[in-house]
Amino acid sequence: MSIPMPGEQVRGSKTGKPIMALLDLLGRTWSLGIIWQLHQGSATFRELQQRCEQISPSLLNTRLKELKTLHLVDSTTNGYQLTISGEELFAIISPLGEWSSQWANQIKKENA
Amino acid sequence: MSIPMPGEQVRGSKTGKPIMALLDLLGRTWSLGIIWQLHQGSATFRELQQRCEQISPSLLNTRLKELKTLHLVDSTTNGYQLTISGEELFAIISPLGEWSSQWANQIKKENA
DNA sequence: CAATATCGCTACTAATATTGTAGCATTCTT
DNA sequence: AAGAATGCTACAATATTAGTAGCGATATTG
Repeated sequence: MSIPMPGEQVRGSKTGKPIMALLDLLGRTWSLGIIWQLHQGSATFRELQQRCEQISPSLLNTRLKELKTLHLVDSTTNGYQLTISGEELFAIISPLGEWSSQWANQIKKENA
Repeated sequence: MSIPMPGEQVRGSKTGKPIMALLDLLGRTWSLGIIWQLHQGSATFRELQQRCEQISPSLLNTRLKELKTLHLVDSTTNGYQLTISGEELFAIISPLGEWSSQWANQIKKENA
């Protein structure tokens, strides 16, 4: 799958709008999960694999390449870590953690 | 693909944590896009298909079923629309719109 | 310094998800 | 009543993800 560069056509959208590239990226399996986990702290390849509950190395590597190309993650002597942009992105989505708990309760209630 | 119910195992995670269910859901093709588009206003099935740049009806229907089951979207006489929870979720992710523009500029700059 | 272990990652196949097209049944429009 | 539009299903083609094995390189141990 090609990397969703803002400015170019991406999966599901021909407009080139940055938001569409971002939604394409985040809509790929494990993209959000990797960002979520890396915010816990930098990690080597195999550590990250474990944090992501045994994601397959091939997919992990594919996603890391995408995230590196898009400057959200980089690879240092300490392993992989979020870039400044990556942290900004995390900061935006971070309220999802708490929100998802309330949402879960509501679903339980409404289905009861 | 089974619907990622908070509290149950989901794709990529066995913990049952609500955030993992949410990340699974949002990590499916077009989930985020549908939420994004529906925030522009309610839409009939075919309208929504057009807003999502010709997403296939089979996938649109699959996603809508998931989103309805999880109480993020519902279907009214005016067509599909975000529920209160759906709007809350949109409110959290909505800063991604503006952020993605800056991000796009930065990528352009760093690759120049 | 040789043996062993760990690491980052690639290769490959099987399983699963998405796309794309056709079209059916039902409801609107005229 | 005939035609058009709508919501949606069916199904085959294609693309993505999961899962496993393991290679070459570096680090660790004896």
